[in-house]
Amino acid sequence: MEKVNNATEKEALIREQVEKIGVFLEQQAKASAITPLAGRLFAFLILSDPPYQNFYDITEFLQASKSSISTALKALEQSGLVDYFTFSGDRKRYFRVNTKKWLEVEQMRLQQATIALGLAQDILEFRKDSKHQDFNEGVEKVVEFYEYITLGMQDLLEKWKSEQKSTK
Amino acid sequence: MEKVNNATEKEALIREQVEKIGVFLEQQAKASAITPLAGRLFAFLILSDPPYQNFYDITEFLQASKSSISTALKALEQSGLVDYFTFSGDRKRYFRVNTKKWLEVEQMRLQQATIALGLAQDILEFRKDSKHQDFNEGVEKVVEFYEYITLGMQDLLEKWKSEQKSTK
DNA sequence: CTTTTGGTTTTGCTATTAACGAACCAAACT
DNA sequence: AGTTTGGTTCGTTAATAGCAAAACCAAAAG
Repeated sequence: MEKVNNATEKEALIREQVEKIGVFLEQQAKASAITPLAGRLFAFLILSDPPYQNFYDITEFLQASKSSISTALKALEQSGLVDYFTFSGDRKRYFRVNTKKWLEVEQMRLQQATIALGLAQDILEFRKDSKHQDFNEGVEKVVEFYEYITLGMQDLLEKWKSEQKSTK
Repeated sequence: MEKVNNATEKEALIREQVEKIGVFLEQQAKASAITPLAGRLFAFLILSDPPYQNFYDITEFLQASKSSISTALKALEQSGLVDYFTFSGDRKRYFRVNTKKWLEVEQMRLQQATIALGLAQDILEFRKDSKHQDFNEGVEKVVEFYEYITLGMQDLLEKWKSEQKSTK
């Protein structure tokens, strides 16, 4: 009776963790949620000369509908990767890649490892009473690796930032 | 006439680059191609005690069909994250997370930045004759960032590896 | 005030994907 | 040989994603 309660309790705990880790892996896969068209749009803007293009030029180059371009632009604008400006006396918007935000977005992505570290630590904690310590050692190596990487990465990012400030 | 040829030639070049970068961003989004079920399967195996489970137990816990589990297992096996073994005198396979491969896969993922660096360098090279040097400077910052990070990362990885050897 | 321009929003279609059920198969047991 | 066990493979189906057509809208131009 006691045993059964413990077992179902344990299972509920596992289900909770499974959900959490499962969602993380699922998200990780989709990550930036960039569609094929948005990808090509970004590529077009980053390569084009001048590095800003209006709505019509974009539809022409990518041979896509207005609605699709509008949607793709909206997505890229929301992520900050793309913004626009206008010339006075010209109603058209000119869209361009915001290279500063691009940099920020990339920096953010590198922080992803921190989340993975947290999960790995949770896993190890979860397994601590298991008698399969050989397996746990494997998990521990992963935790150590993430620790090493996140710390090193944090360090790299800070150094780079301060380097930028001093040479500005 | 000359001008027209140059223009169309340039456009073809852009199309080529757009395709390349577009595909990269698209891939990056999908990355590991892990399905929701595969994610939960991995999570279950990494949390379960003992850290190996047979086919039936997996279907029971995840409440999924045999075919779905079989497919998810195949995907995880192909990536190397999961493998199996048998006990002699027991026909069932016991599936488990291969923590060593997990580590390797994570290390590989960190190398992704190298590809991005290559692309960013190509972009800068592609833009070198543009008169919009202010924009190009923004791209250059991104290139420098990737350079800094890939080098630092390479360094981190090597240090970690040699550290592992010495403490083994 | 009506028309045009430069987009956006809504709605619907199509292709892809995730998961399933059923049939199937090889190995082991009877 | 026939049956059971432990899966795999092959269509199908349901959900989702990506794109487009059409209707819409605000601001500027006529």
